[in-house]
Formats: sequence, C-alpha cells, structure tokens
Amino acid sequence: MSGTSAPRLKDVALAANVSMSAASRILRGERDRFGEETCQRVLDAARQLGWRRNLLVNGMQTGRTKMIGVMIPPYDSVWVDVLAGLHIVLAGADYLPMTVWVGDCQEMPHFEKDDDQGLGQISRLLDRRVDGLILWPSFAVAYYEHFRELLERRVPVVVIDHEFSEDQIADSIETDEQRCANAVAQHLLSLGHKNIACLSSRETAWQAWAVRRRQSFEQALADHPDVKVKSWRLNSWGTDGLEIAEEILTQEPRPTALFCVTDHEALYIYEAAAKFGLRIPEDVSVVGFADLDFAASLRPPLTTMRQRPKDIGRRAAQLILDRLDGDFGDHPPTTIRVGADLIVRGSTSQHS
Amino acid sequence: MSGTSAPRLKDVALAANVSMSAASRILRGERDRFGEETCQRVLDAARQLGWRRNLLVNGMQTGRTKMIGVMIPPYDSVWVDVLAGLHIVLAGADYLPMTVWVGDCQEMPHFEKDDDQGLGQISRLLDRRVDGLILWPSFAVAYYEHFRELLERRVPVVVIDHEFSEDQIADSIETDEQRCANAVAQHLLSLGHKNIACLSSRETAWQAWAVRRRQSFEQALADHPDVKVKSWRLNSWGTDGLEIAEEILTQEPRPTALFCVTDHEALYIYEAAAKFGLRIPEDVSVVGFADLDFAASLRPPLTTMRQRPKDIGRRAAQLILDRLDGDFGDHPPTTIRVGADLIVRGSTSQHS
DNA sequence: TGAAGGAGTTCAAGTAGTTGAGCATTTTCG
DNA sequence: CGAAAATGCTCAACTACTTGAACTCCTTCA
Repeated sequence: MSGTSAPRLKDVALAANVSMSAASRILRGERDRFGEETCQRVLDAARQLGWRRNLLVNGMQTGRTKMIGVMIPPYDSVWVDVLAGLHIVLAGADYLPMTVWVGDCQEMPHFEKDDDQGLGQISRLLDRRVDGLILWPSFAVAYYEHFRELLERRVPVVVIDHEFSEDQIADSIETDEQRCANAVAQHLLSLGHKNIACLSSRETAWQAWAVRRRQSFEQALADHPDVKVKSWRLNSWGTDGLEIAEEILTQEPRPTALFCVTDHEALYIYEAAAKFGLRIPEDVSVVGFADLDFAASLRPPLTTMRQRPKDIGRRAAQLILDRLDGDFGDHPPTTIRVGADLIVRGSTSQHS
Repeated sequence: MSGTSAPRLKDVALAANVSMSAASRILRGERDRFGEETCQRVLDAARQLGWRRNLLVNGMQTGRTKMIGVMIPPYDSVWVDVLAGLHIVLAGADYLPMTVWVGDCQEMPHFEKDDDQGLGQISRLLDRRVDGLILWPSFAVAYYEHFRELLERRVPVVVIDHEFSEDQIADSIETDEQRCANAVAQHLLSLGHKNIACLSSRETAWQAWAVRRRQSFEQALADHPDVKVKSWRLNSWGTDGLEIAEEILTQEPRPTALFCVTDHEALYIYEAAAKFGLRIPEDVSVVGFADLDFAASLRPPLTTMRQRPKDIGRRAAQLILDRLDGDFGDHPPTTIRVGADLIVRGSTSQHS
C-alpha cells in the first residue's frame, strides 16, 4: 500500500539509460532503428517496472480514444445480446464500448421525460471524447441537432431501431419489421386462421418499434379481405397487460390466433388463457416476438420470431468502425435491416 | 461535413480575447477572480463555439479519469440489474462505467480457458487508466497478482460473488448464501417436507456461487436428522439438465420438495414434471433462486429467492467510490453480504 | 584525407489544457 | 502623498507521451 503510482515512460527510459524518445520508439515497435542490446534493455526495464501504455495520452495526441459511446435502455435480455455483439466486434478492433443507460433505470415510466437526461448522457460520452456513438435513445428532436454537430465533427453516429422523422442524418440499423410481420402473417394464414388479434406493447415514443411492428402486421394481412384483424395495446404505463389479455380472449367470436409484439405480452395471454381454461394452441394459437430467454420454456413452448440481437450489435459496431476507417468516406447514411427467424414451437397449430 | 474538429480552449480564449489561463479558470468556475464583463465574454464564446471540457486532459493531469472498469460475464437478466445499479451510483458521482465482457460471449463453455482473456480485458481497462475496477471474473490465481499490483498503485478493486482462496486482498460483495439457504430450508421445513433434493448448476470455477449455495443449503438442513437431503448437479457443460431433472423425479421415494440453485434449473424440473404428469406443487414443491424475469410467469408461478442485483451493483459502486474518496483510507478489505427475499408463489405447498 | 552514407540516438515542439506564482493597475488607508 | 492591499489578468511549467528533424559517431570509398 505504498502508493507507488503507475510507472511512467520517463522511469523506464531512466532505468534503461536512454532518452524518452528512444524508449517510446522501441516500445512502439520501431525496433530496427536501434541496437539490439538497447532494445533488450528498454524492454526489460519496461517489463520489470510493469509499464503500460497510456491510452489517454494517445487519445489526446491522435484524437482517437478507441472508445465508442453506447447509449441503451435498461431493458430485457435482448439488450444483453446486442451489447455482446457490439463488444465482440469493437474489442476485436481494439476499441471498447462505453455504455450509458438512459432512464433512471428504476422506473421505466420515467423514460418519457428523459430527453434532457439523454442529452446529459451523450455529453458525458463526448466529454470523454469517444470516437463514435451508438444509440438507442428516446429520441427527442433535440437529439437531431446534436447529431448534426457530431457528424460535422466527424464523430460517426449509428442509431438502432429508430426511424428518422426528418431526413436520415445518421446510419441506422433495425429489425426488418416488414419481413418479420409477413413471416408471422404467412405462418398464421397457412394454418388457416381467419380471426386474428394483435397485442401491441406500450406504444410510447421510446418504443416506436412497437408501432411499426403492429402496423406492419396489420398491413401484411390487409390484402386478405377474408381475414379479420383487430389490434390492442397496453396503456402507457404497461400495467394492464392481463386485463387486456382477458378482454381479447373473451371477444365474441374469440380470435383463433394472436400475435404479440413481444414475448412479454405473450405471457399475459398464457396467464389469461390458463385462467379461462383455454388451451394453447388448441383454442388459441399464440405467436410472440424476440425469443426471450424464457420463450422456449413456457408450456407450451412459444412460437416466436427470433431476432438476431447479437447480429444487430455486431453490425452496428462494424458500421461505426467503417466510418472511422474512412472506408465509408462520406457516403450517405445507410440503413441496415436485419431479418429474424420464425421459430415454430408448440403454441401455434392448425385452425380446426 | 466540413470536418471541423472539436473547438479547443485556445479558440475560446482567442474569441474572447483573453489568455488561455483566464478562459480555463472562468470555465472551471473560478469566476470571482475576474471582471464580470470578461466572464460573460468567455462564457459566450465557449457556448457559441460549442466548447466542451476534455476529460482526457483532466485525466492525464489529475490521474483521475472518472471511469470505473467493470468486468462481467454475458449472463442472464440479473446482470443487467447489477449494471443498472452500478450505473446509477457511478453516474451520480460523475463517473462512468467501462464495461467489458469475459468469455467469448458466444459460447459459455469457453469461459474455463479464459484466464488469459480475462487478464487481457483488465489490461484494456488499465491502459485507459480507469480509476477503479469492479470484477466478476473467472478468477485464476493469475488475477491475484494483478490485484496486488493494482492495489499498490491505489486502484481500488471490488469483486462480486467471489470467495478469495488466499487472504482477502480486495473488497468483496456477494449474496448472503447462508441466510438465503436458511430461508429456503426454513420455508420447506415449515411446509413439512422431509425428503428434499437440491439441484445445483454446473459447478465450475466461474460459478463458485453454485457450490456455496448448494453447500449452504445442505448445511442448513444438516441439523435436522429426520430430513433427508440429496444433491445433484449438472455436468460441466450444463447440457444434461433435463435428464437430471428426470432422474430426480423418478427416485424412490420421490423427493417431495426441490431446491434449485437458480431459476434456470427449475425450468428443467417443470419440464420433467410435465412429462411425467407430476403436478407442482401437489406432487413436488419447487423453489428457485434469483427471481429471473420469467419466474413469476411460469405455471405455477415459481417460489424463489429474489436477489437484489441492483442493490449489489449500487453497493459495489459505493465501495469503489468510498475507496477513491479516501473516506475508506487504508481500512482492510471489507466483505458486504447482501440479503435476498423469499418470494412465496404457487410452486410450493404443504407436504400432505 | 576528406566527403558521403548509414546506424544509433536525442532535441524540441507538439497534444489540450491546469495551476502556482507573479505582474500591472487601481483602490484604500494612514 | 506614498505604501499596502485588492483587483484582474498572464507567464510558464507541468501532465505523459509522440514524432519529424537533426545530430553524433563510425565506416566506407574515392
């Protein structure tokens, strides 16, 4: 506990009896310019003192900190996978993500008024001079101006699951809602269902994907005049899931199939069905979305769209790295839409 | 897209027609030393240019980067909460966590041989000069030496859910396994169960808590000679959950109650029970651990110990901050044990 | 013998600020 | 009226390194 702080290059140079510049050069690999014996001396001294390069200094000098800011909501297991994907690619390129959370992390409802907090978090990241930014924010318009400023300063921005209300100013990556909705619709149609319900989530600003998912689903069935679709959604606090599930299951006539915009909502249906003694899938087929960690373990196991969150993370990271490498130069903003896979399990069956 | 990089203090000073030192002092709040008009000029210039303080420089000069390294495994929803807890406290003190993951994030089995990778990740954090380190690692002995070096350099280390094999050299925070095991045991005893099984997880080095949890449970029942306890555990790849669950449920006589060291294992029991037509809790009571996001939604809802991951995160962060503030000075390493709450739901009942 | 060339190493000026000490003015007070 | 004190601001050194340019030897060759 003597309080010896981290060794400096100066110490190494002194120990090896060379100038700082020599030490610096040798430790950075510019070895052929120096005598073999000198190199050995410096390397040994560095090892013995436990010297480590200081990326802060590097960051200051080159303007590259090798850190990517990441802003996400504290949400379900999907986000863990997105982060994992990001991390793999970034770490592979010797970058590190700096993750901040929006929302007070305690109370989801607070999200709505967190525009300022979100900007505050971005500031924290920028103060640390991150090289790029990956965001899944509750996008107030205030953000856009920030984006522009960042892009002007050549700090690339990638947004996940966000639809730009004005013209697209940053790269974007999202689940291909249309293709997913089609897949679900196709599945249910092929099973002969004609009376279908859709249970959406809280459709708040920070859950804009819920809206898109529901609408895509409605649209996918719009061409089939013989199929009836009715949508429902949770209240803005997300507290009435069970009630709505019960309401859906007591409709006359009762829908024979149900699409839930996430597996979370499917849970309510399972619960309500159990309460009414309805059997899944015999009485009602249920399709979820996301394939959250519990989906396969439900009784019956839930048919659901498995997103590719790791893939989303990986590609978001790659998008940023490409921009940073300049491979991407000044290309206009791209949108990448990532597919998802329909995992058919026991919760859907032929309509008898 | 003009490529104007971030404005420097020099620019602000120039615009306000003062020296850099004046600008620096005014922007850092040392305002009373300067004329009101000068302050205004500097503040205006800074705002107009969009100047932001550069924490890299601050970090270099003061040796404090206001970043805390966090190393965690890519695991279940519990970790999201731990991170959230960490984040709340750290952000509140103007710190930011830098999170890295151990393991290749794809294949959990890889963990075992990741000692090197873990050290590599720590290096990444140290290269960025984090002020402190919070770890849930797969602790090879190699780490210990690293710790010592860090502590010597006054970089505080806090470990989560780790039992030191040598003497405790860093602060530690963990779930109070003994109290939890007692609570579960007490619950099952009070329901009249006398033949109890315990299903542990993969008991690998990086899941040392599983061992402690199982042992604590066995111990909690050791004083009751009329109660029979038998333990089982998954193989080291964690692939035989269902088989073992089936094995347990076909014992003669069949245990009337089952404690699973996490809710994940409870899922196997549910599945096996469904297969054999056994009813929960009438034929067998089941207790889980962790209260993962799906626990309440199972049929029947799972009785489980709800950990306080957010609390663990919060306290780990506070521990680090205390050390950094010197409030903690050179106190010897502490261990904080965090309790958990028994959530009694429908999966346990009186033994008839 | 002197110039050219190369190997090995160092100088000094950056990077973006911070900060203790000090220097002009102006004001206050004896 | 002159000295001390207060006000307002700047100098220069420091943080930990990097890097283009230059400098010192020593060898080689004309």
